[in-house]
Amino acid sequence: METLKKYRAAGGGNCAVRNVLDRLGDKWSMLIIIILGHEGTMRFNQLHHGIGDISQKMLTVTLKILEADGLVVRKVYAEIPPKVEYSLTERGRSLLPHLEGLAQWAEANMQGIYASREKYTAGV
Amino acid sequence: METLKKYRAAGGGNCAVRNVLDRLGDKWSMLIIIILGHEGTMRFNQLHHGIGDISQKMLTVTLKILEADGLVVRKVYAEIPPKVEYSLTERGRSLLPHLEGLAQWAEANMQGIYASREKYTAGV
DNA sequence: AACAATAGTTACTTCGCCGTAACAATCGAA
DNA sequence: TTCGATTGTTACGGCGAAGTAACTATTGTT
Repeated sequence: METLKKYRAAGGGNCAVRNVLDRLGDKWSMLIIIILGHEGTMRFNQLHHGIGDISQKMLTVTLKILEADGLVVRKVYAEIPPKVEYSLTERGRSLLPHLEGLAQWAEANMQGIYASREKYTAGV
Repeated sequence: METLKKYRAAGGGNCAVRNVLDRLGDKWSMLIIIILGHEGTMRFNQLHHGIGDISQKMLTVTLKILEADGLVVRKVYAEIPPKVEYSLTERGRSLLPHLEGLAQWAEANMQGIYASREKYTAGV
């Protein structure tokens, strides 16, 4: 009961770990962190057009959250037209290997998972 | 542009990796996998009462999804009252270290993240 | 004078995750 | 015969995440 105890001691639903992980569970955070981790520094429209299927609104919202959590730095250049560059902070870079580990696991296992899903729905 | 190319080549929003990871991003999957990973085998009510703040419905739904993805095995005993045991599959166990890595990262960084959030909201 | 480029913001709407509460099935026990 | 134990299922509804489209701001360009 070690894990359960820890979880309940941490306040169950108010568990701080979950509070942190919940943010990463949204639709775009992980992808943006991984991309920024690989590309280094990117401008807003570079991310926007690069990802392609993210809306302008969700990109700003997600970047704002990542910035608030100290995972991404936003560097504004006082130019017209505007120029803003995004990159990972040290904290963001420390998260990167974990997300890549997850992504690699998903890539390695998605075949089997798809097979399981089909088998499961077929059996029901 | 390596990551972006891969992402777009994989179909952007239909990216298989994301399809797999989206499931883990829900409210309960990660927690259940981690708990099952530590406890080994648990019955339905053991999980239910243990977690405490999960509804009966969400526990069944989440377990069903994890079972469909081949991450959890469900073992039914032909008894009255019913007895069902849940445990991780080999695939589920292979995911465990990645989730624990994430959880440990979150635990190690939540202080700093909270500080960043406060600083950020104060600055706006 | 209108337009292009960049980086957003805002209002409106839709979608689906999740919670709540009641119900289902089955047998033994009081 | 009603209750309790265990593992669910179902109907209903709220709320927040996310999409769409229009609008803003600023300056140089045509």
